Amino acid sequence: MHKFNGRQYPCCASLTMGIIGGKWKTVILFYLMGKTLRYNELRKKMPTVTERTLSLQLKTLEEDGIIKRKVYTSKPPLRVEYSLTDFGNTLIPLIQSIADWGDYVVENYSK
Amino acid sequence: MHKFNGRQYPCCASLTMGIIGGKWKTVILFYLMGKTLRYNELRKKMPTVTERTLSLQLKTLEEDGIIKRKVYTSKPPLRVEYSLTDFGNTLIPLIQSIADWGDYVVENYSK
DNA sequence: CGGTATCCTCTGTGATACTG
DNA sequence: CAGTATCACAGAGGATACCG
Repeated sequence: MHKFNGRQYPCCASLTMGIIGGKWKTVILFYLMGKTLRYNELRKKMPTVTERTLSLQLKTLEEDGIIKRKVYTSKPPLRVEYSLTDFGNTLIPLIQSIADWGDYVVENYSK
Repeated sequence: MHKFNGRQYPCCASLTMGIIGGKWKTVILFYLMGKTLRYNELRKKMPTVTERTLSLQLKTLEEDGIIKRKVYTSKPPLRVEYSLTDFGNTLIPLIQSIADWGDYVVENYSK
């Protein structure tokens, strides 16, 4: 039994899925790999997610220390940038593998 | 937009998660890597999942062509063995990466 | 621009009992 | 042994409107 951020997981694989699982988190991380994006830029890349859900997922990822949120208030309009933390960067090879396997399926098994 | 088994995904990463996502699928696949296990052997390795859920998840994985189900009816008691298909075997490096990252988190960030 | 508030639906999962 | 049937529920996610 493993613990992370107060949650318990029966297996190392389920811990990973508890952090990056769900319908949207890997997609967010996929777009944030090696990049910094504003809220609206993320929205444009993920047109089928609702604002509410995107917002909630970003918050969860931030709470888990995977991404960081930087607010620029110097002058309006408001500007918020999201990027991976050092901890989040350790996920890059994994996210890449997830995306690669998806591509592989699309090319060879899509129907 | 990508398709697999009649389902649609907006991103290659979400396609992967659509197939192996959820609370239990990666755990099942983790235990089936390179092995063949009977239903009850899986249950013993995953004591916190209910029979119903395990059964449903196995069925979904079978429908997606990730695992195969082999029934031995020769003589009672009934014997059902689960193992990865060739397609499922292409997931092994990914499942291993997922488990490895989970281990890494447990060792370095567990709290 | 970058969200929240409110309300709602639906899927995944659980508990328990039962079966070929 | 290897499930299925039935019931129940929480929480993930969606729709829409509104806000600082």
